This record gives sequence, C-alpha cells and structure tokens, in this order.
Amino acid sequence: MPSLPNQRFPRIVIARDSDTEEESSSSEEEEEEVEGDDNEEEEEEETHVEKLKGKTPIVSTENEDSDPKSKRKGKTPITISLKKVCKVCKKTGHEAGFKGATYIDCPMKPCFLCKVPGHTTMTCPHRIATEHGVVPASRRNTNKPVTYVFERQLRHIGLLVKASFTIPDQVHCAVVRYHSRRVTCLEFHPTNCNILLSGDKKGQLGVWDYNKVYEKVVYGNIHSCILNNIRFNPMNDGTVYAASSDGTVSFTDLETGVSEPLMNLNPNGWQGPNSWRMLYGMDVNPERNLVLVADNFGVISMLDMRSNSRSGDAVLIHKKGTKVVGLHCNPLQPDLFLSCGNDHFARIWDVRRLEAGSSLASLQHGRVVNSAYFSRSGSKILTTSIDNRIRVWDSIFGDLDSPSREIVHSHDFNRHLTPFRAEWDPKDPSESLVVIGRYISENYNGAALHPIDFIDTGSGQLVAEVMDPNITTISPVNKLHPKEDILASGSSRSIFIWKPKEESELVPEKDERKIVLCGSDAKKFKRKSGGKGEDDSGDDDYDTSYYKKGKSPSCKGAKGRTMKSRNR
DNA sequence: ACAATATGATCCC
DNA sequence: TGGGATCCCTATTG
Repeated sequence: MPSLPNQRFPRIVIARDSDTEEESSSSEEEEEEVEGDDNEEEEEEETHVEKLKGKTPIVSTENEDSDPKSKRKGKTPITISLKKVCKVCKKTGHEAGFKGATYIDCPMKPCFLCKVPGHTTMTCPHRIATEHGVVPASRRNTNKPVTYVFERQLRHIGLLVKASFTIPDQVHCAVVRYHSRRVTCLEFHPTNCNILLSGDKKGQLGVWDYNKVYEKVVYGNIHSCILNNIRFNPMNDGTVYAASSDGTVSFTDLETGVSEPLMNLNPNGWQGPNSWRMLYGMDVNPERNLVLVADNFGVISMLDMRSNSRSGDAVLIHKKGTKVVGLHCNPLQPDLFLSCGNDHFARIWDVRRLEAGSSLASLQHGRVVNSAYFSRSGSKILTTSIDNRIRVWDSIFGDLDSPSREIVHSHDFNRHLTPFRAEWDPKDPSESLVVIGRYISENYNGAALHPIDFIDTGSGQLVAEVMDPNITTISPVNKLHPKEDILASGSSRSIFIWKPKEESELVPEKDERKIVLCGSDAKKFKRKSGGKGEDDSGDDDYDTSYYKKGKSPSCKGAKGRTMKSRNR
C-alpha cells in the first residue's frame, strides 16, 4: 500500500467492512447463505481515498483516542468509516438490496410483503412460492330472503355450476410498443375479438389489432394527461367513452378518431392544483343509460348516454377531498354500483337513492383501495388495496363487515407505476380466478422477474405465474379476454399479448413448481439508435415472432384447446 | 456506471 | 388541518 503523505496532512483512516464487494456470480444462492452475511466480522483497514467511490463515507472520530502517535504530533486523524450501511435503515451490520437477482430485505423493517414486523420477505409465511397466504374470515351464513331470491336467479342462468376454468400452461408472447408513456389501462373489444384498446399516462388512446400485428392507430389529441379508463358504448361498440385526469370524459369513434368531450370538470382551465379535478373511476350502466365518473375530490357525476349530457347532481361518495379511483356497475343488478377510493373504503351504492352517506355498505381496507369489482354474476366483490392484500367478499348479500378471504400479495408500490388491480377472469363460471401483476421480484434462474399471477381466490392458491426471461419490467395492468384464452398486459410503455402454446409446442418444464414458463418468443427491445423514445410516432416496436410461426391466434381456433386446468 | 427525475400516499409536527 | 419531508425491488434518459 502506498503511504500517504502523513507528515503534512492528517492521516486519513478509512474503516470499512470486510470485503463483500465481489458480486456473487451465482445468483441461485439460497437465502440462508445470504442471511449469514450479517454476522461477518468487521475489519478495519487503511486504504486509499479512491476507495470511497461508491461507498457512503461517514466521518468518524471514534479512533481519535486510539492513535496516541498522532495525538502526540497534534495531528488529528480523520477517520472515515466505510462500514457498509443499509440503504434502507442506514444502520450497519447488514445490507439491503439485490444480491444478484435476489433481493435481500432490511431486517429492521417490517416484512415488505405482509407488513408484519419480525421477519423479512424471505421468511414470510405468505411468501409467494407455491401459494399465497390466505387469511380466511369467518364464514357467516345469512339466510336473508334477498339472498335466496338472488341465488335462485343465478341458478336459473346456470352460473352456479362449477366448471373448471382455464389456466395458462405454457404461453407465447407477442409484444408491441407504441405508447410514449406508461400504459394505464387496457380494454378488449367486446365483439371484435382481435382489438385491444390501450390508454397511457399522456392521454393517448391506442387501438391495436393484435392479429394483424402492424395495424394500430394511436389517437393523441383526445386527452392531455392520464387516460384512466376506457369503456365501450353498449349501444355501438365502434365508439368508446374515456375518462382522464384532464377532467374530461371523451366520446370517440374508433374508426375515425373523431372525438368530442362530453364533460369537462375544469371549464375555467388551470386554477392551480388545489382546484384541478381529475377523473379516475368510470363505468357504464347500460340498463340505466348512464356513464358514471368520479373525481379526485370524492365526487361522482353521471352522464346520460342518450343525450350525452349531465344527469343528476354530483354526489360526494368518498371522503371529501380524496380521490375516487374506481367505479363498477353490478352486471346483474342495474341499480347497484361499487366505488373505491383513497379514503381506504370500497362502497356499494344504489343509483336510485344516491346521496352523500347513503351507501348500502362500506368495506374498510388497511390502505388505499386501487380497485373494486363485482364478479360476473354480481354476487362477489374483489378488491385490491395497497396494504398488499387482495380481498374477496363471497356474497354482497351476506355479512359485509369483513371479507370472506384476504390474500397477501405484493402490489403496494405507490409511485411511478400504474396502480395494480386484481381482475376477475370473465370466463370463469366459478368466479374465483383472478389475475394481478406482482411488484416484488423473484429470482428465476438468475433473473429477477415480476410475474403476472393467476390466483384461485377460493383457495388462495397461486395457480400460474406468467413471465418471460426477457421481460424484466413490472406489469401492473392486466386484462383477460372476455371470450378467448388470451391475456393482455401493460408493462411500462409496452403491451404484451400472451397466448397458450399448442400441445405440440410444449417443452418440458425444468421446475415443476412454476406452473407457467413463458416462451423465449418475446425478444428484448433494442433501443432504436437516434430515437428519442418520447416521439409519438416512428418509435414503434413489434415482436412478431409469435405470428411468424403461423400460430396466429384465431377466435375459433384458440378456444379451450391447449390450456389445462391444473391444480384442480 | 451513475445521477437525475417523474411522481403520490403517508407520516409527522 | 396542512405543508413538507420521506419513501425498500421503477424505468428511462443523459
């Protein structure tokens, strides 16, 4: 070691942890090994100042007294501690962060998954491995007459028949990128089964025919900021309603792109952030000819679809001044709708008697509720809250004081990402299969991946994890096709279409634990040289490998052929 | 390789 | 009650 000019300058002493610098090349290490690192002894050594690079230096005086030589000379050594500091809690003795593709939690913080102190994600009983944690709520049997009537109605249409649903086995993936900001919502065309609509943070509306890969249109002049929701016009599915954080509801012809604003909550323009109204939740009620929208001040407004004009008064449905993030009309009971918001509640309402405080039920959550949906028969409720729990209420006519089940699942990131929302599989007659993206990553053969989870909410079992080694970004937006075995995902600026492989294409799975392994079909995007990345056009990126194989998904052909029911 | 940043709920005083 | 600091696995750009 070269000596420092300690005659003229105070000696610089740098204390640092025993070296753990060499990145462990094998990322397949198990957790026990990693946790053992905490106990490594701390050595101190003198070193070059250059080694400060990348460390968090702490000027320390702890060695002052222990160096009598320098004291005699009257030169106080400057001791810089390079002891590794946990970037989460700033304490020494442990570190948080990625070791290869495995993330190590800070042991001083509550579990990042279930939020309970005393353990980390690694040892969390709810750790996503083969099944999610399920906290069953007591099942109360209510024999109210209304339940009986309702169930008789259901029996009539045959929805109570439990049928095996389809879970992806192995899938292909096609990918497209035409949005210039992160994707915020997706919507399948109800009748033309190859059309997918997408909205982004900039307010752009994409129309993509994913069978004819290159056929897409992006309308950029409809909204000026986040497009939060798209709903098809039940009278004419060539037109859509869209709600945006610019405070407007638009009505757009998908063919021509001709659009008109039906409602503008900021008629006087920008008067500052305290008065700017943004529309988040939206849904249509075909029976009552209503479009329901709700804003960031807790207020719902309605539009009459026949006249395209306001209907009724605005009503406060969530805590004053808080954002309402979701609305959903009951598919079978036209007068019922569900709302959820930042006041930690989901609420059931009757449109006929809508006034502040008149909700039929208030479902309390630990934190903000990202979404709340009725099941397809309208009897169950599914909510996603950023307290990292998916909740299911089995019957809206039962006791709604507590959910029937709480499923611990990682989806609590609050910035930079579109909020995660668990959504029902609209094809599942048993009304239990749900899809939701996962925030927290897992180490899959050395890659930190964020799967898209299929969860059987009846058992809490994780029945499928959809992922691809080439897709390393988080997929908060997911939509299952209303008729086909197709999943659409929005991940950052990209959109993925996942489709099951044919029987002949299945490859042996290395790891039986993982139910879904995804094809190597999705290729990593290469950034186009010269492309700024924010351009509205000329930045399209397609991966057509899926289609080149001649496996073009067809509405008829795809039906139930290759997907298997597993774990059932 | 690293820094900057957009961005939103929450916590704390 | 409100403004400002804080925040654990981002994605992207320079």
